[in-house]
Amino acid sequence: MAAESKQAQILDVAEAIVRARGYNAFSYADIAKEIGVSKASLHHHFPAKSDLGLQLVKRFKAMFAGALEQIDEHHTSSLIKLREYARLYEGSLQENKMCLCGMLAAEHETLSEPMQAEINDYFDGHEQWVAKVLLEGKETGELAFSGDPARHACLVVSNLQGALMIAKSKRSMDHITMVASQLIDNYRAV
Amino acid sequence: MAAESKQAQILDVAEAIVRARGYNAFSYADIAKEIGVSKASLHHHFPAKSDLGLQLVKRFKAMFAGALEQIDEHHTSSLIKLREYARLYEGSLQENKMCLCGMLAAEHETLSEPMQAEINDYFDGHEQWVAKVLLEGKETGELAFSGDPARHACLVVSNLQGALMIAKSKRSMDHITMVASQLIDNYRAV
DNA sequence: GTCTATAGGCAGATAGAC
DNA sequence: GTCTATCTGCCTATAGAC
Repeated sequence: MAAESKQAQILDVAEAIVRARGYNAFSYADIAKEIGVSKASLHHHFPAKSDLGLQLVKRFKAMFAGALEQIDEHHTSSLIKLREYARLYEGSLQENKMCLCGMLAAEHETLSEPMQAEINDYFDGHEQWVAKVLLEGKETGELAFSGDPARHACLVVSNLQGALMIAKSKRSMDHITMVASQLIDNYRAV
Repeated sequence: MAAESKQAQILDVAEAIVRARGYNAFSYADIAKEIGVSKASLHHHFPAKSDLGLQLVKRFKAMFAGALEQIDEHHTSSLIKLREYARLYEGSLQENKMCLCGMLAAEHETLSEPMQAEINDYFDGHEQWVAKVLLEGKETGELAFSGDPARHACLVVSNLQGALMIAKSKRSMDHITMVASQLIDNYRAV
């Protein structure tokens, strides 16, 4: 396994804390303690907390974009693509973590302008990807729904984010699994 | 108009801040400044921040329970009940505010155990109410869906909470309106 | 119930040695 | 790149006078 850069290591720890507790409930001291380094050292890599936060979102966006590409490469069925998409959220809850951007969306007003912009862009990207999958599925007859795919895409993304948030509160895998399967069932052509 | 008690006044201001910025991004100083009173005075009414937080959730739950009762009293149509329910979320966004418990759900891990319990109870109550409406609607033939009403109720609540969160980030009334109307359309019998 | 004053701690951030 | 030491400011909370 390749040695991980210090920057990546810091981002890993920070991401885990933010996804569990939120941006406003973590400090450099938390990261320093976790990876055994001084707070000052962290400031060398990320001068301000907002710098760290911005890199956190950018990395998460890139990671998720990669995951969506993987889905596109490995599957042709629109129904399975949707299921794989939902599975990403279920995987998140298995670690008892929110989606990074879902968590940050709640705290949106308290974040720097660049972070706010990246978060909004993240959701736009998701909605576009889901809209594309829905449209494909409708054209092949695999999926069935009435109305604009873009509208339904917003619904799908909102639904999974909300379900993840509530499921995490309840610490209930059942909740997210149930909502995700019911949601996708609604789009399956009979 | 009846004079409002100091306690209620404090809760009003606190609720507004939490719904906008989150529990971990507000302080007694914020409230003190807003209503022109000292921090120490606030501690007289609510000794600890967690006391204030708990009262905040309890009051919000009661308020929402009242709103659901109002819907039950004034409407018989299940479809309209669902629409009125969704309208509560749209009203929230008009003030650019999250649902209090939606916001706190994101920060769930950082909260006191009593607050956590109240929040989970809040969501259970919503899901039960929506499940009841869905079941009624199915029996009268006004609503149509396949599967367990309780499952769909979880989906509806998750969907609206997630949509509210994302719409608030985007500052887009369109987003919540679109998702809410599409969601309810999915349950309307043709 | 309200205030001033203050405790004690932690936050984000910087200086400067190694 | 890492450290220790430190700054400044805000946090929650309390003591005690009025």
